[in-house]
Amino acid sequence: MTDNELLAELLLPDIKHTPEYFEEKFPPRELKEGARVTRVAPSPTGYLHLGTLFTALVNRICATSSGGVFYTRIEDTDKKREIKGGIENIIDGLNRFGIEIDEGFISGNEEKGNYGPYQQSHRAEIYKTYAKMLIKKGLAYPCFCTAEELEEVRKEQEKNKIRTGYHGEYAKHRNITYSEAKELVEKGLPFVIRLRSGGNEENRIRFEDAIKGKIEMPENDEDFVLLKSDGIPTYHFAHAVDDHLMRTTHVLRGDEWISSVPKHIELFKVLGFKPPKYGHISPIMKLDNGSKRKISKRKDPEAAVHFFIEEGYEPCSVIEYLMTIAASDYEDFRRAEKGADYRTFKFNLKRMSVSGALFDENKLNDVSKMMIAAMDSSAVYEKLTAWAKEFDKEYYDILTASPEFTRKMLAIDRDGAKKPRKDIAKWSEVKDYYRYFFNSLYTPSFELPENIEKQDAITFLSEYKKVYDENDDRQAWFDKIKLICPTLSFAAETKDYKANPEKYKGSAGDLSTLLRIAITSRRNTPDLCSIMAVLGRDEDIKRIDDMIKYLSGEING
RNA sequence: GGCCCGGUGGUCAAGCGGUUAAGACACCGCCCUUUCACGGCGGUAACACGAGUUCGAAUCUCGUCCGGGUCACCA
Repeated sequence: MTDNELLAELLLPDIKHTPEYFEEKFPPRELKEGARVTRVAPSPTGYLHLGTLFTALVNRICATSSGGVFYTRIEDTDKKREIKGGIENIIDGLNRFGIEIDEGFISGNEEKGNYGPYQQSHRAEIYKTYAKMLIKKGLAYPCFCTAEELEEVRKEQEKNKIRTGYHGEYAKHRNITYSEAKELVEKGLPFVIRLRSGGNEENRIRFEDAIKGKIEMPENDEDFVLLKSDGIPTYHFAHAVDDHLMRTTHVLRGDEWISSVPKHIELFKVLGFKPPKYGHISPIMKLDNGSKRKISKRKDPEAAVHFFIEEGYEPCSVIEYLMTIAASDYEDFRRAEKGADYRTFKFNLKRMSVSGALFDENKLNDVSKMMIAAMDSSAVYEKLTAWAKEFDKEYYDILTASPEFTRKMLAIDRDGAKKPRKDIAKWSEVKDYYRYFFNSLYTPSFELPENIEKQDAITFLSEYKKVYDENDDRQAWFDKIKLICPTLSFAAETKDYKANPEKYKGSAGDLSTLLRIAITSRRNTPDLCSIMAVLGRDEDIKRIDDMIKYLSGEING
């Protein structure tokens, strides 16, 4: 045995397999030409982050539009940061947003597919097998430095303005001999396995990023860690081994990884793997004190995708919005194919933004209103009540106390409307928006339009009350308002008013506003005639009376 | 600080050497209208700056400035 072989046995004595074993166990996938294999590889350190959802979506659509495979892999190599239920949080989140998972973790405790396990903590043997191979070949070695030692070296380097890191002459153990290592191991000293880098900082490496285009960087020359002292791989090593063995074709990940590409390229080379195509996704940003920054878990509630659920955004709205950020030609697709499933969109990585987009709530709202406007009242009823059940129990009880009433309310300007209202962006705003439908939520607050005097208002309301008929259709309903106009010097026809504004106090529109205020305390609502029909005669009359009383009281009191 | 990447209206974003510099959101106005909406039409508003190259630059080159990312036994 050579010294390297002895070293490998010394360091990883329990590893019996060779890389060939795994190569055979996980053969190349049989997919049609051009099919892409992508993945999202979250670490279970918390809730599902907006950025993770975005990355998953991009990987998903990229696989879908090429007829490929999208899988999930759990990167739980940092047990310190791991949280209980972390896997569920993320996978359930993806499921909730309709991201279909072909392979890997499909729920918190279920995985499927032939390339598993899909959880790094369960792949220790695989990583060690490859690490052992590297050691045998002299491409990796043990390092016994303590955190303190490394810290000292780093300080020294900083002081001398030398590039920090474990490289060149600073790679203390790079030339360790078998006997030296044996002695330290036998003393029980913990060690990590480092790559013996063959790179040179003076050399440049070039690669074509599928999103960002040509990139050039100095070659890696750092003897970075492959296996941590607990035997668990670092991200870099796990990435190379896993993405090769799982036969990933495209690694689309956050662009914070771009600076590690030289490391990854070197790893694939020494391991004898064909590197995947890389695509680095720009982060979603947020405006903070006038400057852009990556949306952050700690500071921004909207970083957690759960925030959107709580707010009552439909998952499909969030996805739709994310798609507009993901592909600059997505909105063209949407205009051309109004009702089409976003999955049929022909996604092209080249159409992704190279710099990070600011999260735009206005745009999300707009997209969301469009999605909800496309639903019929029963869909809206289902989704609204499901949301309320989870996040606003009081409202849920109100909504479901009389489902028929609620459905009628939601059907206004929606069912059968050629152009449904685009007024609801998220479920949490419905309660206030439709407050006047429920007496338990509604407190009238009357405010007269500027151009209507109190006495006129009282006269109008009183007159209207006399002629109001709950069975009137829209035409008849409005005619009655118009009929009262002349007696108050209001124009029945908008055209007349516009032609001679000085002749009138206002138009039928203004009196309609007054009626609207009497009924709803708002100046804009869906079709008033329908609202009054849903509320019913008794309630309508009562509300009109209330306003009359209120106005009289003001005059007399 | 080193290394990467990027700067087109308030936001997203087309553009690839010759354009009146698209479009979407937001904002404003008008029109339509039987109220409120929807919709239609229109408007305000941009090539970070400075040098080059060129007949011609938002597009190519260099520099400056600004922004972002990254420099762990974290991912």
